Amino acid sequence: MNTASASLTPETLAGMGLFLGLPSPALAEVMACARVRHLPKDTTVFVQGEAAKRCHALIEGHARIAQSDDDGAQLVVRFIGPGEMFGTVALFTDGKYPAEAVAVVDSIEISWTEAALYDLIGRHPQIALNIVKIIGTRLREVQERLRELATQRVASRIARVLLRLAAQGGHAGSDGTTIDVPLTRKDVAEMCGATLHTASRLLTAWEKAGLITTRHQRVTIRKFAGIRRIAEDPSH
Amino acid sequence: MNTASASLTPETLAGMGLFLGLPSPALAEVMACARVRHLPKDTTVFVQGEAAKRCHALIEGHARIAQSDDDGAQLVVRFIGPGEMFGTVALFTDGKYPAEAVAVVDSIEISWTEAALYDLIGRHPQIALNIVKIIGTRLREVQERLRELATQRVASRIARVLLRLAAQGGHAGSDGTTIDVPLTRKDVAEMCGATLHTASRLLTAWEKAGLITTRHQRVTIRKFAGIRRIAEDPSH
DNA sequence: GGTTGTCTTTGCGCCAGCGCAAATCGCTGC
DNA sequence: GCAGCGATTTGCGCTGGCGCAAAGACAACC
Repeated sequence: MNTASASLTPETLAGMGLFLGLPSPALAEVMACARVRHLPKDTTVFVQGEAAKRCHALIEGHARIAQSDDDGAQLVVRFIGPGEMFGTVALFTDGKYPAEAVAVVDSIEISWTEAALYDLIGRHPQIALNIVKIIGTRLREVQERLRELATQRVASRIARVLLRLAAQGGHAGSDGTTIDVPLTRKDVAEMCGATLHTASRLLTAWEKAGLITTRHQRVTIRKFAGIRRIAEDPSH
Repeated sequence: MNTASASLTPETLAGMGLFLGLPSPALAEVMACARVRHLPKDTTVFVQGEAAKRCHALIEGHARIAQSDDDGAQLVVRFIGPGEMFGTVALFTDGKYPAEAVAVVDSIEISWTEAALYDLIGRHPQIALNIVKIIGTRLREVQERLRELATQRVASRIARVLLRLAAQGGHAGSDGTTIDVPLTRKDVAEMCGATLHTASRLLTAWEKAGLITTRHQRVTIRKFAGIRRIAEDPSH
């Protein structure tokens, strides 16, 4: 298919939430009808409102899922990391992507047509249960964020964004945990419903306080306890 | 079982999203392993954090699904109406209800044990697809609300709450559309992340302007166009 | 008919965070 | 090395909506 797919084996799929619990022959089947693509940085995978034709997942890299207003205001719904599916809910609802997906670093995507997915589910119903689990988990996360947004202050919300991203995709180093995804101040602001300016002010203050360091859109959490305290302190 | 169940037939289930597309014999099977209960007003069906043992749905009435903070701040996640399932996501994720469910009027609930649900899905995989569709739709709705909360003002958000509730469960009358669910000002506030006071002020103002009428927690929308304009006007 | 509890209205002061604006930093390409 | 561009920082004033407080309305119960 292309150079990337040469190194891919059905076992690559075994770790994906979408195909958990499937036996090897089934994974081979899944792989057989997949399309693998390289996504250079800043590639738009799909745009909001577009008709959904495929179920997507990332093999490598990161993608930003964001929803836009009529007025252009954006909200970052989530960042997708390796092994995570995206753009799938649309296939089961009204057929239109409710948000846009953009690769924020060079990435590798694997995808299936709607027909192939339904066919696979028909032969391996476990996939449907896996989808329920994945979507269910996301529903809970989004509801949690909704509550945070309604009841917490900006500082707490930003702190939680950092903790969430570190848990989802962060690697520990000697000086703390670095978040894998490159994060602009704008990204941070749009993840928690604040302005770029407020996010910048707070992150700068935290950097001066030694809680975090940021270099070239890479954020490292140096004092988890401090960030966690801000996340939980209702006065901030 | 009880007096309520006497009037229930498998066909009652045919209209529920959960069992869409199932043939009659399958519906009979579903009914055979269901438990039907009457829920007097203010009955708590489950509390947040409790271990989930059942998949629930409403035959009649309305239930409020709300999530609480550690600090007691609440957010109304949604109102469940007849035919809608609730408390099901927990079965597929970590097994704990992420929110509480309380009947806001006298209601009738039907429910299945986790084991029974899995058994039914095994024999009728369509149920799993139905669940994906239902949860997927809710995920989209919640994401939409998340964006509103992040980008829109209180007036717009309250207007949207009214429009959403009217669409979900409202009956048209000679003087406008009345929302079925009894709504306190507190409910309205907690649905859109505002304070009781702000919600009260705005609703009172709209009532004076003739856009709505409220009596005994029943809200009637008299001028849809006016409410819709507020919902969409970024300056409000 | 009075009492109690729940829901609602309304006034007033305050402040977190937005909006605007301008300067600076650090890449990237020429 | 310089020009250009995106990202970031930071100052300043304003305001939407919260927080507090108190009073009024209404239903239910005794």
